[in-house]
Amino acid sequence: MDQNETDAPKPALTGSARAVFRQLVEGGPSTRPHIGSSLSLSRPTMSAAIAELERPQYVEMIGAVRGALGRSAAQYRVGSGAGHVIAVDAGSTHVRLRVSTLDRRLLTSRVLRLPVSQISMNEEVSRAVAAEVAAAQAAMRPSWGPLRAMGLALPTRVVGPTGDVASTRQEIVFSAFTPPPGVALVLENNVNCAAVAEQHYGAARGAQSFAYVQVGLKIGMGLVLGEQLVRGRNGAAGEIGHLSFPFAPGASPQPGEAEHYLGTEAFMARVRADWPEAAGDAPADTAELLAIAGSGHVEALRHVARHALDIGAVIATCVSVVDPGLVVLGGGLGASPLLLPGVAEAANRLSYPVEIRNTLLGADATVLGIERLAIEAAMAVLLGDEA
Amino acid sequence: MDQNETDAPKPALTGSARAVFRQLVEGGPSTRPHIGSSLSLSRPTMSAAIAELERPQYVEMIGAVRGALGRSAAQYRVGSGAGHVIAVDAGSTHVRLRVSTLDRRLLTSRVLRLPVSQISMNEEVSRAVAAEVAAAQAAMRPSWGPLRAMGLALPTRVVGPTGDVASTRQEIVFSAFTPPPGVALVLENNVNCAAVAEQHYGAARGAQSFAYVQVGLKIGMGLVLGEQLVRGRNGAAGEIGHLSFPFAPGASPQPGEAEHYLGTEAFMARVRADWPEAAGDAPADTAELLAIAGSGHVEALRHVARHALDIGAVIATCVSVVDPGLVVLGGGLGASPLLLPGVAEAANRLSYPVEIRNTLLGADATVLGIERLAIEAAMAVLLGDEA
DNA sequence: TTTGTTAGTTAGGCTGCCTAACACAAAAAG
DNA sequence: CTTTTTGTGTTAGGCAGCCTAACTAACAAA
Repeated sequence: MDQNETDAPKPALTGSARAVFRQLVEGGPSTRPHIGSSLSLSRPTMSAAIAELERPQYVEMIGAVRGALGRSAAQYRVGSGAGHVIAVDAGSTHVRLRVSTLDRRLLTSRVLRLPVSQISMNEEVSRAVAAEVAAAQAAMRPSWGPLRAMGLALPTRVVGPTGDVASTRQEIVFSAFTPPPGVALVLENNVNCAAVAEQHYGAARGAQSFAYVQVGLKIGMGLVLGEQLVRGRNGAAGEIGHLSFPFAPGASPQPGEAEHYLGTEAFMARVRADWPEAAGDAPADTAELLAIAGSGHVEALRHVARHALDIGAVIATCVSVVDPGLVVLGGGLGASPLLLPGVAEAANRLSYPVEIRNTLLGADATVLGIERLAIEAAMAVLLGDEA
Repeated sequence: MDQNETDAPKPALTGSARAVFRQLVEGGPSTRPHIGSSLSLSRPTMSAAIAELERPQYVEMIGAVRGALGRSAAQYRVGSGAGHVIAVDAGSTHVRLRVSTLDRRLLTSRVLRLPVSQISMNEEVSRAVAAEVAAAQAAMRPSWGPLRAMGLALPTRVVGPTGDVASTRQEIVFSAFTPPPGVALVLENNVNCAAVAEQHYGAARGAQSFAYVQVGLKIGMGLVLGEQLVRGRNGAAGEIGHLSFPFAPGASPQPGEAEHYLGTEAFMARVRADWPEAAGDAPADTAELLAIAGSGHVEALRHVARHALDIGAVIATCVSVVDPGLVVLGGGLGASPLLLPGVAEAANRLSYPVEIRNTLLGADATVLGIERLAIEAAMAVLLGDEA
C-alpha cells in the first residue's frame, strides 16, 4: 500500500512547507507574499517551502499578480502531484459523484437518478456506485495525478473498524462494488457529511458548534461540537429518528418511534386524514404541500406549522442535551423557509436560545461534505497523520 | 495582572521543559530516565529541561531511586515555584474546599455543612465560600508557593464572558465573596466538574467519550466527547432537567418538566402516594428508600425499578443524540448500585449500546473536577496557553 | 579491585526557522 | 530616457532546540 510505483517515496516535508500546502488546499490559489504573511513565515522560509513543494509537484506556479506598485508576485496553486479524490453520495434517490483536486477544483461530476427510490442501502445502490465510479475512472486524465482517497456517503449508520460493523448495513455498499485498492477509503453517514459541508461551505460557516437537522423522508442530525464532527461510539450520534416515543408519564416509549411519527410518510398520512373535503384534494406529497402552503393555503399552512412545532420539540430536546447554539435545517422539508419560523419559535420556547437557519447547499450538501472528508484523508496520506 | 512582584518574569520554557513539567504535573513524581523514556527525550535534553525547570523551582529533586543495577536515578516532583491552586465546590448542602499543588498533593481541605439545604445559589452560599477561602488563605504557608488559579464549582449554568451572563445565576457567588485579585479564576457547573473528575480519576478513566448523569435532588448531565468537556453556547449542554415533557402526540410539552418529574421531590411524592398501607410507613427520603430496597423490600424495589426505567429513558434520549458509549451514574440516587441494572436495561432497550457504571468518586467528584480545571488554568498561566 | 550496568554531562552536529543585506522587477518621478 | 521608490525573491549567516557520540560518575556483583 505504501510503495506504489507512482508514489513519491515519502518526501517528509518541513513544517512550513506543510503549512503552505495546507493553506493552498484550504484557501485556494494565492500569491507567495500573501501566504507568507498569513502564516507569518519569512520570505526565505517561503522560498524554501515552495521549492520543497514544487519538486514533487504538490504545488505549481500559475502566473504573476501585479499590485499597484513594485514587482509582481508569483501565484501558486495545488499541483498535479497532489493528486485527486473521488467523492460519492450513495443516496436513496440519487448517486452523486464528484472528482476533484485537493483544493476542490471540480474535475468531473456525475449524477445518477436511481430508477426507484431505494429506502435503504441495497445491492442496487452498490451496483450504481460501481458503475459511476468506473465511468469516472475511465475519464481520468494524467493531469489529475494519482487518486489519493475516496469517500463514500451512506444513508446508514457508519462505525469504524473497531466498532460493531455487523449491526449496521454499511457493508452492503461493497456487495457489488470493490473500492480501488491501495487508496484511502472514507465512509461516513450522509447526514454527517451534509453537516460537514454546512460547517465549511454553508450556513454554519464560522460557527464553532452547531447541529444540522435533516427533515425529509427520515429525520436525522449531524452534530459538530468545537469544530469536530461527533460520530458516537456506535456511529449513532445524531440518530434522532431513533429517539423513543412517546415520552410521558405512564406511556411506554418505543425505540425508533420518533422517525415513524416525524418522517414524511406519517406526516403526509396525518395531513390526508385531517384534510377537510371543502379544501379540495389533499396534496400528494410534501413538495405539493409546501407549494400550496407557500401560496397562502390556510389548511396547508396549518399542517406545516403543526409539523414545525413537532420538529421544534425534537430540536429542543437536542438543545437541552448539547446546546449547540445554532441549528441548520436541511432535507426535503427542512430546506423550506416555511418551516423555519415555527421551528425556531418552538425550539426557543422549549429550551435554550438557538438560532435556526436554512441550508445554503441543498441537495449538494452531502457530496460536498464527503468530498471534504476525502480531501482530509488525502492530506493525512500526503502529510503523515499529525495535526 | 502579569507583573506581580512574586511572579518570575516569564521564564519562556523550551518545548521539552514544558513536556517534562506537564508529565510531572499529570503523572506525579518520577525519575529522570523514566520521564525521558516516556517522552522519548534524549538524556542531554532531559538535563537541559530539568536545569531550566529547577531555576524557577518549578521542579525539585526529592531523592534517588536505586534500580537493581547501576547508578541510582534522581527523582523529581513539582516544586514550590509552581505554586498551588484553590478549588471550591459551592454546593447546595456543603461547601468543599481543597488547596493543592499542581500535581494534586493536598495541602489543606475544608468541608462546611451548610445550615439549611440551599436549593440554589444565594448569598448565604457566597458568604460561606468567602469564609472558607479566607480560612484557607490564612493557613497558607510559604512552601506552597504563589496561588496560581482558583476554581469555583457552581450549581448553576455557567457561561463564559462572551455569553449571556445575566440569564444564569452564576454571578450570585460574588455577592459576598471577592476572589483574590490577579489570579486566574475558573467557574464551572458542578455536574460538569464531576464529569471531569470521573474522566480523569474515576469510572470513566480511559474512555474517550462518556456522559456523567447526576441523579439526585435535580437531574443533570456532564458530557465529555473526544476527551473534551462539552459546555454548549449557553452553558446548557447536559441540562437534561430542562428537557421538555411530556413528549407525545397531542400533548403539549412544557419546558423544564423533566426535572420536576425526575427530581427526588416528585419521585418521593409518587412513592408516598403509591405506598400500600400494608407495607408499613412510607420511607421519609431516598436514603431510607434505598436502604430498605437494598434489604429486599419488594415495594421499595418496585419503586426503585420504576424510577430506574424513567432515568433509563432519559439516558436513551441522550444516547440517541450523542451516543457516548458509556454513562457514569452519580448523585444521591445515581450512586446506588440498585438503580444500575434497571437503567442499563431501559437505556439499551430504547437506544444504542451503552455501558452504565456507578461513580467511583461519590461526593468528592465535584471538588476533584474543579481542582483539575483550576490546575489546567494554572498550567495555562505558567506555560502560556498553547496546547 | 575489577567489571558490567545504568545515570548524567560535555562536545559537536543537524534541522528549521529567523534577520540582514542584497539582487530583481515594475511603476512613478525627474 | 534615467533615476527613484516600492515590493518580490535570494543569499549569507545566526540561533534555538533538538539529536548522537563519547566521556565521566555511581553503584552492585564478581
